[in-house]
Amino acid sequence: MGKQVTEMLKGTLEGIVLAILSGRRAYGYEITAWLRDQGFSDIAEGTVYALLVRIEQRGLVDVEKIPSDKGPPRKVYSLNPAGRENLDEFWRTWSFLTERLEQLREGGK
Amino acid sequence: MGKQVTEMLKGTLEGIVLAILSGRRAYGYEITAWLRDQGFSDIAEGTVYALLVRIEQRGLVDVEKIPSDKGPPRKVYSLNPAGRENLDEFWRTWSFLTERLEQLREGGK
DNA sequence: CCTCAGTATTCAGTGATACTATGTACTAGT
DNA sequence: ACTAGTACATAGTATCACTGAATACTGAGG
Repeated sequence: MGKQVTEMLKGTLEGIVLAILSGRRAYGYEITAWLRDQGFSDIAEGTVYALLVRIEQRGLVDVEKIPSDKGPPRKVYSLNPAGRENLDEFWRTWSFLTERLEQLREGGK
Repeated sequence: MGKQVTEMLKGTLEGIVLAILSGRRAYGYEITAWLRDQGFSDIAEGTVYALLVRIEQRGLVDVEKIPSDKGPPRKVYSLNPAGRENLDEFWRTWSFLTERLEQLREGGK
């Protein structure tokens, strides 16, 4: 990807991960793979793990350690009520931004 | 606003300013005022000026110093071809992000 | 004349976030 | 034993927006 995406992801990636977790529980490796699949071609694994640690410490997710038949145990994350509220707030902020930018895009033509 | 917007603005604010400048030339104070008008309630002045210095150094804008009848001279910025190309690239990146997020929003309901 | 409000720019220091690069650990297949 | 794939963790770096303050110019009111 480019440096531009990198900067634009700041603040957004957290929302993306929360949104993923709102649909189903998931673990880090899985989330990283999914993101790559979606075209976020070079999101570093470290980035996702660091982010997961952050949102866990802020109490937005519940964690369960589940043994895997392939490699070390997985840390499975699921969104809790606090996380759900945070996600709602994220969507509100996102909507605000998109509206402003859509206006700008129209006007700039 | 909140900390959430602050982080989400990273990488986006630059595009916003470029988009503004694609419509008309403008100077820092004016841009800040416009942003506040649009609901970016507490964007710090320092932020905009720092951003303008950055995009000037990267050669995306042309600058002209114009005396003001009210206060010190204004630095009026206008988008040059390199800036216009950068703006196009910004819109492409932005579209990519919005598409992914729109999908997630649908799926998460 | 002097101070204050409004206009306009600049800069040093801080905090949050994503990236790079590397290391650890577990399992299965050769 | 070695390798590849799975899975997690972390130290160090860069970028970007914010805070807070300083500087500079003009016109109005006391």
